[in-house]
Amino acid sequence: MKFSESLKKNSDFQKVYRNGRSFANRFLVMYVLENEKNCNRIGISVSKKVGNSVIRHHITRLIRESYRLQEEMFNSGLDIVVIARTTARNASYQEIYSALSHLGGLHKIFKRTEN
RNA sequence: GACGCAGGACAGGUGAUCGCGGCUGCAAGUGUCGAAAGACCGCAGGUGAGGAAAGUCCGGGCUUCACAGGGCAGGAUGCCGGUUAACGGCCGGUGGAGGAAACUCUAAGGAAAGUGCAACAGAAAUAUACCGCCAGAUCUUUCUGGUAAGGGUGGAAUGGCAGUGUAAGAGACUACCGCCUCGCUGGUAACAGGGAGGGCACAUGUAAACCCCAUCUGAAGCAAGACCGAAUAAAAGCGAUGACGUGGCCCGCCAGCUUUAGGUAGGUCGCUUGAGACCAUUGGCGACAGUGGUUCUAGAUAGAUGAUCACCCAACGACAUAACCCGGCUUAUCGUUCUGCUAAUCUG
RNA sequence: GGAGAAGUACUCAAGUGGCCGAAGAGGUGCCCCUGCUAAGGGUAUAGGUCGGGUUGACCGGCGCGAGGGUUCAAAUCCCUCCUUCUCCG
Repeated sequence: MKFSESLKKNSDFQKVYRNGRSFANRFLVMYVLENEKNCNRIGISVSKKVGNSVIRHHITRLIRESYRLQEEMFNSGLDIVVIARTTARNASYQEIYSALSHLGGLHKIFKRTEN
């Protein structure tokens, strides 16, 4: 991805959970925290309760693809953690895509489209 | 033909756009990091999950640790023979159970080496007479003795059944069956067939109770392990270096420099050419083994296969994502398709 | 990825082949105590589900995570699955 790298360390995740703001909808939960960097860092977390390995990987790919296509709309300098809820098991790509953009709107982290 | 039985193959395909992990090559900079080597960014090509990758139930390779040799304990396996690197797997056979058959299932050694346990019921559970039957005695309704044919209890009660016999009975005796012992024949063997004898003793069941017998077995696991190695803390050394104790020196101490061990963060290796795959052929009923040829086919490290559109098809596909690697087993699974076999029932 | 442990009524749980018809505690219902509650005391209860039944009792079958097996008999012994939890950098 052009402007982003992935969030890897467990301590980074804990920092975002403790200090970040969160919004949720039917399929996803999103935590956001500002970092003092030029790029965004995104972490995707899918619990074992959601399903087996195939389902979890598939959900991860859907979220990453949705983020990739909307990447240029996001502000930079953010640590984002996206958590899939149990209801996301049977969700299609379109549902995930709209859920992600809905949460981005709630966080008000989209760039002004007028510019 | 339906139904049934056994064995095997496939696991959506094609095209377009965007995107991801290794690998190979190119490009060469006005880009970023770096002293440099180089790394990142860029372009192109090629490549990229399964039949179970799953469960982790067995076995092996590999690695580290332990170890003079041997045994005990513990664990595993358990009809016989073969196969294999090895196995609890597989193949072929034997016995037993099921089915009309094709065929399927089978932890299937020893209970006459010893110990334990067998609730309740029942007179009695491994040793015994409750009722009954019979004989004798007798105070005439009790006692003594014999008896496992009958009743009742129980999962299990003196081998079964028919006869002889007897007071009543009893392998007490006889035939058949079962059991045990010893030869014979066939078979590598499990075992099968048939013969002679015993005369039922040990008396039932349980070894997925302890145990006996035979065979095997050191422990842990790639988060194993090997190498490199910041930072911090530690030790040793250095003296025309600096500050302080001090006005000066020895010395001390702090800083500085060098070295050492340690092995954390992190990195590299282990890591994919292997008991490999495919084809042909030879031996074998088969599992499998031999020979020859061809071929190289993921290697990530928060962890790569997805999204959209169009077409095909009855079907948006079912179950499911390698993590050191192999051989099995078990479990999950929408369907499509091929080969062989059976003949109870139904249809033609 | 690897190594282990556990599963019993609503909850916590005892039960290591047969008196299990599954102990005990909490919980629940009723009564006493109190002006009313809490606490305390007493007492009762289905202890799940299916079938039968005189619809109060009561009787029978299946039930200890699920399914098989061994045994006369299984919560207990053996095998295969499922779920939950713990440890290893």
